[in-house]
Amino acid sequence: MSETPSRDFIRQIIHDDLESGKHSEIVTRFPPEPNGHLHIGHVMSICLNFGVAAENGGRTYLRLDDTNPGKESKEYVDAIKNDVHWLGFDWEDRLTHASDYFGELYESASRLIESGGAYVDSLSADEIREHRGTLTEPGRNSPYRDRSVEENMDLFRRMREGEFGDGEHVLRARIDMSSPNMNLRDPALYRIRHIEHQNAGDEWCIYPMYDFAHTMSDAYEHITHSLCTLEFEDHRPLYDWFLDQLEPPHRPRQIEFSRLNLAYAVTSKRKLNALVEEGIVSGWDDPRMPTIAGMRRRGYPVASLREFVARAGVTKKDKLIEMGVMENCVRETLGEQAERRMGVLRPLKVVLTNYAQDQVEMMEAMNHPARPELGTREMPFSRELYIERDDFMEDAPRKFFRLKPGGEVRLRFGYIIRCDDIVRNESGEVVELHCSYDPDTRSGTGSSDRKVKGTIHWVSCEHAIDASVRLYDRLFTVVNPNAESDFHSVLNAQSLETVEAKLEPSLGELPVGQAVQFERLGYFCADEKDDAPAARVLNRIVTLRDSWAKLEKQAMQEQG
RNA sequence: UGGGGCGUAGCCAAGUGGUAAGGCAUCGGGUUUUGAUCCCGUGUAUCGCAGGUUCGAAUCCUGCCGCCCCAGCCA
Repeated sequence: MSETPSRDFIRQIIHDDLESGKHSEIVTRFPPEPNGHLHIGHVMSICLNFGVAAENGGRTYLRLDDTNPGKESKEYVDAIKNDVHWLGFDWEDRLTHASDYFGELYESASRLIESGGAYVDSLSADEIREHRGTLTEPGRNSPYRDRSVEENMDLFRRMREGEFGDGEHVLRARIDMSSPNMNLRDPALYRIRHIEHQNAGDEWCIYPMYDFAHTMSDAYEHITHSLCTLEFEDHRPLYDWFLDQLEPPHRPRQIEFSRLNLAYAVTSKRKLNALVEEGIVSGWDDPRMPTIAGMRRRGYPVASLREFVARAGVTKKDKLIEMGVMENCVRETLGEQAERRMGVLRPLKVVLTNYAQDQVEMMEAMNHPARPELGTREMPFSRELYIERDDFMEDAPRKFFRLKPGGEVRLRFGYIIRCDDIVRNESGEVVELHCSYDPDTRSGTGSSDRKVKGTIHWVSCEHAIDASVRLYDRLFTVVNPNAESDFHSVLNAQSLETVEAKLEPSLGELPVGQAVQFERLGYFCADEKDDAPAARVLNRIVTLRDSWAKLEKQAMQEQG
């Protein structure tokens, strides 16, 4: 009866550590650098770090890894806090910065110097690179590698005092220039940067490097499990080296897992930034962006994002997850939550020739077919309506059970109508349909149980409200744009289409932040930036599954 | 051609010597006033390949192949 849920390897390690008594409390951290916006890959890390701690009654720090001033800024810090919060995670009083520990870090570095574990190098950056060797050749020791402890201490102190210019000296760990692991070839620990820091101000002109700052910050915060992505795997020997040398009272353990890649999307900071800078998208929060801000603005519910990363799993295998998995997660949560409405994206006018000129009937429509407690609303029905252009086809195949010449279709929550005439413009395009309705088929009256195969959505012309609706598609045309040398060649030119839609009147009050389903079309929400009461702007979050579109596509392919 | 990591169905993923879970997708079928939802059913997976150990291997051993990461005073 007690089926043991299969745990991912990290949760298994944590479970074992708790059971063996190695740890009595789990402490994790999510450590983004505030130099860019968070994206879907970070969602994975956030859910893992906060999730694993919460599941075990532990704690999680939100730590801004701000050791490289000049690249980092307060705006990013604020955006990151906002994003993590939106995802539903609470760091309580555990918002920290690597820069909060600059003092401790300086002390730790000094101790390292005293014990001979670090030295001040005065080679230039280029010279250091030359000395580093290559993947297959060992590096060479710097001529400054054997300075005395006293000299190193003096130099390091003076570096801090601001006596030297940027790049004049650097503090390096003294490990092994011939190590096959490049990270162990005397990595830099501190560099001189006469630049203001977004959090520490102008207190410092030397700043610690990632490996040192990150390891020690983990130790200072008593992090038990330091979870990071695979590319840091060969940094772990260095991580452990710092801990061995400095022997902090709490010893964290670094564990690596694979990043989550989303098909048809890029997540590298450089590429995301280029999309914004080059104006290919409207900003970091463009609804096509895989950033948290973008997905939020697009209308993806938090629950769907969490479900998505849960489905992706935690392993060490590189993964490229299909866009469909994300979309299905969104459909699942919205399908249950979102109220139903009607909207016509590409309107085609229909005149009901046998319907009284100024008659208006109020049709009762369910807000959710599976949740009657969500109630109903009324939709005005009149002689002139809009239907979806796609719901009419002149030369329809037999499988097309929507409106066709002489054919019948049910108007959802309305009447059954028959298409009698087609009105065309000078160039022959269909601009209007003349139809007749069957008065005995009013929805819900039960006066006629006549059935027709198709049901389509509609909106009353006179009562409809106008809206610009943005239809989004993937930003790239290839499944893994990350692998492309130049992503510009694989951009999807059709990733955004804006249509002027006609919506049922109740949509005039749709609040920003609330998603609705347009029946038969998909899920939509008001755009948090561009929507205005007088000029509604909606985003299509995701389409509904569309088996007709699939059939059409197959038919097209069969025809060649 | 140095080091580290990874290879189970289209995409994820369990499995840790006893004869391949599950999810998503796919493909059938049923219900349906959303071609949605829902419900049923559906997979010859050479467990990267080749050897070996064993009564028995996805699991252990050896060799090979493929993919990813590392030569920032970035993180």
